[in-house]
Amino acid sequence: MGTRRQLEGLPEDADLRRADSLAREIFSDVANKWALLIIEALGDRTLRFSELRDEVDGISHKMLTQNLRMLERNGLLDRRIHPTVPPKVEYTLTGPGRALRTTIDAMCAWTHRNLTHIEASRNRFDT
Amino acid sequence: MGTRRQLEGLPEDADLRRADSLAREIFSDVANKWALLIIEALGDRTLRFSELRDEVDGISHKMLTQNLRMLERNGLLDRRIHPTVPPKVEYTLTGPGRALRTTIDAMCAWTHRNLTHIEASRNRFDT
DNA sequence: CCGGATCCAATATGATACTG
DNA sequence: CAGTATCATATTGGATCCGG
Repeated sequence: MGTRRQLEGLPEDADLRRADSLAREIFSDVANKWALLIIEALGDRTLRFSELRDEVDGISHKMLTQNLRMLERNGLLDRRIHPTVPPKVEYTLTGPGRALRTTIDAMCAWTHRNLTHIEASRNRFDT
Repeated sequence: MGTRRQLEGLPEDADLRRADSLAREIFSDVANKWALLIIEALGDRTLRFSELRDEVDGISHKMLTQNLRMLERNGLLDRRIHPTVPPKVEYTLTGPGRALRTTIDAMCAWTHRNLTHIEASRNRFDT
């Protein structure tokens, strides 16, 4: 493991640092309320922009487009434009997107399993 | 399932709505970069405030306290104050906190598994 | 219908100074 | 050392208008 590293300088360290900062960047993109809710809402369906806006409760036009662009850029969803009039744009999770969704599912399940514990803790704390 | 509901009015619906809005609230608290990174950094260790600040790369004093308070309020971590001088405060994940951590672990693993796919997708998109 | 651009308000965040 | 308070700044988010 350390051999090549010693011969060639510090390329492995540099690679690791680059990978880490990239991982952190991706994490910062993905680990936000709207992105996670969008992925969860999409599931394994194919939805139009307006359908997504209806599904994700409380999201604004702007946040939806912004996050959809970001998720598309990161390859988590496909954006398919139908050249009709009026235009029709459909979104579908990609393989990696669906994989991430299963972890979000786990998070949602966790939330529901712990609703009462959390509510109780909040009441205790707020006094 | 619908019987009691019809007899008593709509209590189950009301309960469900309340549970949903609570779930959403909790999700909004937890699904943010700093909260997730703090939980992940803590793992099953017990760390002091200053140790956590060192572990969570780039977090500010303020964001750390703010998120620690929030996580404590939601019962995801314990805050133990040692009445010494200088003061010493230690943080540990609770049961629910540790359970949530396993889902965050999955998310981190996903990130690393998909680094190259995502980087490639980004490069494609940015042209 | 989709989504970009703009303007404006609200909020998040960082730096700093101060207290027990 | 841990935490609060304050202020300045940056970022987010919402409303709205316009163009393809």
